Amino acid sequence: MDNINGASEQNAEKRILESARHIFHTKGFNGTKMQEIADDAKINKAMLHYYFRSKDKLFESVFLEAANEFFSKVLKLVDNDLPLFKKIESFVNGYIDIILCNPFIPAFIISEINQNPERLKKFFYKKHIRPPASFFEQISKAVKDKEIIPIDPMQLMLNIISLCLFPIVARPVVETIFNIPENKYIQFLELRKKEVSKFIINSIKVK
Amino acid sequence: MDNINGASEQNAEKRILESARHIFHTKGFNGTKMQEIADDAKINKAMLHYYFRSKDKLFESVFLEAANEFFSKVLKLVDNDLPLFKKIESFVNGYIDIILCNPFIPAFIISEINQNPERLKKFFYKKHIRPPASFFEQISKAVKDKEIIPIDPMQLMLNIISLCLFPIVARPVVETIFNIPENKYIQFLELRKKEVSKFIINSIKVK
DNA sequence: AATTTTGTTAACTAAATGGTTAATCTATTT
DNA sequence: AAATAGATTAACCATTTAGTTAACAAAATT
Repeated sequence: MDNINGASEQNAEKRILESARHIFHTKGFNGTKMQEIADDAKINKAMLHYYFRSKDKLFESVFLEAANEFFSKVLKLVDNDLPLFKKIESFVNGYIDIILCNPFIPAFIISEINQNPERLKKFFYKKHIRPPASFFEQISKAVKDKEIIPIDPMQLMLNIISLCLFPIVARPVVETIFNIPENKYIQFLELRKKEVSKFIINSIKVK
Repeated sequence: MDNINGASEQNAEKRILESARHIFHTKGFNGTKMQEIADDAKINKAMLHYYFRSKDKLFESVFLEAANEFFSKVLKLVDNDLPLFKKIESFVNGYIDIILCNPFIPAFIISEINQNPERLKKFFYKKHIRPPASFFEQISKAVKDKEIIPIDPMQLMLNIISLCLFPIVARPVVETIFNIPENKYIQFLELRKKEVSKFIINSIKVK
């Protein structure tokens, strides 16, 4: 992985993408300067334009890659034959893990999307990303079988995602308000995995 | 065309603040240009500096005002003597209403905070904003009285906020993924108020 | 080995942008 | 009415920034 020169032995295009990803994700489109990417990738600024033509195009590449990777990983989480409660547990665990591996992606997607909603619509249209039908059916079936109380699968899905994602997207706010030191936050989220599964299952289970 | 507030007869300072608020909230710090604020407020760009000295200072004013207003409104929501379940219901309703009145504020706070966490910490420190102790005590008491199952008040609070806030912060994503047309979204959130209260109370109530 | 294609650089350009200045206009004070 | 202080403007300045150019180097192709 990390050789003596860090990333500098890889080819220029990959180095650019890596640097661009890191900087765009943390600083957003407008906060990112082409020169900064070039410096980070240890190449001349002209190379950015040689490989990606413009800042917009480079951003598009980074954004699409991030969104693509993120959504495909998430969709895989519900693509299994576990019973509903087990599936919810494994989804919550897997989802929080994914975000912890890419902690900037959700906030990045949300900020950029609020400033340019069309980009997302284009992306979803291209990739035909839709809510996972099989999971929705599984929920509907559980309702019919009176395993869980009546609930709209969309609302349930949204509840699950909200509970997992928000504490990471709003991390600095939560850290400050609840006075959690930065180095304890991962630990806190690990604890939260169990809490969230419990909270959800408790709410929908028929007793 | 008049500025966004159609308030071109107000004094310059107020017009500037209004325009600045609107533009900063939608485009973020780096996406906002001083000239754009000046145009929107229908004054010369030099006036911005006459009244607020610098872009940073102007942003600080706007940001502090937004954060201040938002958090003080939210804290008022739990400052009453309702019994726990009623309080949760009224909090969820009130919280979603507040956000609907200022739909850009949460995403604005989150984006800017992720790019400059120190600003928030300074703000909370100055204003001594802390989690509402009385509400926390009420939750602890309900646990002790076996009115609700054992739960950490912080986790419960975070659950409530996540469920309310996320669908608004991530609105464009949710709209697109669940295919909700823009003009139906408010309606969807109104419906969600009841769903969220039910979901929370269902989860913690001892039956 | 000669030529062409691809990769890389330094120096440059044009536009944008935050901020300043000095002059002017307006309302208030004397 | 004259003087003063506050509000407003156009023109300007310095810096930053995305993007270009033309020359050069390294591979690849002939």
